[in-house]
Amino acid sequence: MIQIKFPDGVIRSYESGITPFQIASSISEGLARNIISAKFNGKIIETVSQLIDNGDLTFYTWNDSEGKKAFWHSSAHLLAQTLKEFYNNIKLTIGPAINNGFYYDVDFGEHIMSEKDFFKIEKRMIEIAREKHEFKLRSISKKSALEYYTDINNQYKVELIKNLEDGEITFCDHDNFTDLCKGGHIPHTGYIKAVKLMSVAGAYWRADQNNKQLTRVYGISFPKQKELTEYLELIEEAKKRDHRKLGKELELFTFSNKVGQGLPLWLPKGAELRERLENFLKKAQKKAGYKQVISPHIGNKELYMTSGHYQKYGESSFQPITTPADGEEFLLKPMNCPHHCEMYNAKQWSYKELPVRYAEFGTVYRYEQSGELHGLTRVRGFTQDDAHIFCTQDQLNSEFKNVIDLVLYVFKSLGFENFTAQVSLRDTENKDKYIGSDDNWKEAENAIVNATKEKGLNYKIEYGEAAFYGPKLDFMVKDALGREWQLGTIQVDYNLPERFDLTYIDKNNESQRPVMIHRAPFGSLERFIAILIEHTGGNFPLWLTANQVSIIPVGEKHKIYGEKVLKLLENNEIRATIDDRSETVGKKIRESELKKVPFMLIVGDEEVERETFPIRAHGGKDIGKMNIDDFIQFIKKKTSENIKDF
RNA sequence: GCCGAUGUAGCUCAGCUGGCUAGAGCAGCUGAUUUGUAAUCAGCAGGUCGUGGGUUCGAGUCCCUCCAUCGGCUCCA
Repeated sequence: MIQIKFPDGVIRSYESGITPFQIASSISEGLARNIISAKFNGKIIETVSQLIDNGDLTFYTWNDSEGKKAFWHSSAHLLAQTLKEFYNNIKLTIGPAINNGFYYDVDFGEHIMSEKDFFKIEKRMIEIAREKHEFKLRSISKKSALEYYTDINNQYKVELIKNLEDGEITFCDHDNFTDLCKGGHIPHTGYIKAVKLMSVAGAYWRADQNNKQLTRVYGISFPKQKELTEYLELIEEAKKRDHRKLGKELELFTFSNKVGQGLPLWLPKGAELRERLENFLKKAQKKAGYKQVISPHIGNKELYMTSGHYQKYGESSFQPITTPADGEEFLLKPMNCPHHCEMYNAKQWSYKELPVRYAEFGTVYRYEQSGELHGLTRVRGFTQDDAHIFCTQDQLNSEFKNVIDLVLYVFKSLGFENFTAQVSLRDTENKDKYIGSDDNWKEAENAIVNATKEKGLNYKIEYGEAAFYGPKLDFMVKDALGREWQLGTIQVDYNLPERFDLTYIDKNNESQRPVMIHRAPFGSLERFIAILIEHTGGNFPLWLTANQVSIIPVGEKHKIYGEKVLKLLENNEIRATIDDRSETVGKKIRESELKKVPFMLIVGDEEVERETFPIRAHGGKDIGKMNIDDFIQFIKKKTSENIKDF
């Protein structure tokens, strides 16, 4: 007999060799029907794995993320089987579950996989699924596993197996299909009731650009057709919040092929919104002791040789601008730090003056690969809300924590509650990708981890995500479709101070090296606004929105009175417009709704006479009647409500 | 940069297997209407069908080049 402990603390005894599925059946039929995966002593196992030791057992259903993972991973097996059936000579590589579904990376050889093939594959997958083939895991020796894949000429699986320990290798069989797999499947294919292949993409073997590019087929599957339909509807809804679509509709920004790809053009409404965001941050930064500085858009190549940026990015950047005489070379500014270092170097500093905090909304230009450009989130010309803090080693921890506070203030003010704090450290296996000594790196990484811990942030560590000159604390936020983007960033840097020979005089009259913090709470205005658009669906907070109030005169004769109201609002710094076109009230309301104007103020006979107005909020909510003074106070209150001082 | 898809009017789209002067709705302009909480009516105008080349008697439609966009990969100072 073995003792099995369940998550609720209950311990029961079972015959050795019993499977999770049998245990579930013994508890209730419903549970048995629903469990699709299980965890035993911290390890994901099959629902049909035999348990021979005592231990903790957790069941997973479709409602658990682990359950979905098993479901989607199993679906990847089904996809691979089906692909193999249609295209016999393909070579399978890996097929994991992802956040939303699964993919399989395949070397298709001569065949060009395209979305046109999806329908028949989906159809066949469902056919096979209905046959309820069990997923059966079996151990295999390394030697046999290698032989199996050498025989079918699959060098990818051979490479994978070579890196595995003998004795820990398993194959998974279902129907007539076998795959190298470490396990984690649903009981049988019959659970998969709906499948949708989403896209094909190129993906490099082992994520290395120097390797062969495989074809990645993305798909998603569900235990009910209805859930697939709902999922697809959800995606359609999310697409309505796409910042590229809303940016056009709300006339915030545009792009032009003539200007160049990845070079956003900010239209008046977007530019004004951006200015409000800048002022918001400037105000907070002023309180936090930052000084605004301004630097030019180009810099001598020497500057970036000194910083090391040229050596790292020179070849893959916009190429130098040369002068007519003298053969001087200038680069479009790709970052602001070297300029700020030179500003720091413009005078001698005493330890009493530190920390020095130089802030600049600095526009920079980076030659991003064409395939990487994406709306406003990845562009070639953008403005960082950049600042560099030069401080003593002793001040580093508190300065870093102050910056975390500032970032959290910005995020909170704009409603970004769901972010991930990511500590981006160096890839210790490829140290040559970075500049600076090991000691400096250790110190910088410790500083970040400590400050982050002390602030109580829930963080995850990513190796290999550091900047080449130092580690970072990145604030990641998801867009409408769930893709993660780095917004705020804080970086500790011991390297640029050395390269630029930055110094201050300490209290013993000795020259010391300051530490540098790079930081940008928004990251870039472009990306931040893009994500803000997707989060709000274009319904910006009142203090940010382009047009706060739309005055709608019912008829011609109410126009003059409407204009009077407009003036009053404008005098109170409320952004309002009057729609005095000879259109119906219904049409004007509709258009105000589409432009996402927060409040509409209707002016007709009754209003002119009584001087009170019915207020319609965006979405049709009736706020009630107010006179103009009350309305002004109402707007002011609403405006200040969602933006507190730092 | 790489893989796949897409590109017709300002916007959203139709245009079947190549065949008369390329269509619609919205937006725009002109006129009428002066309107009470999500689209008033009529008329007009608007497109070298992303670009360049090719096949053909004939190309929006087929083929190639390039450009851009979308979904990914890689990259992201």
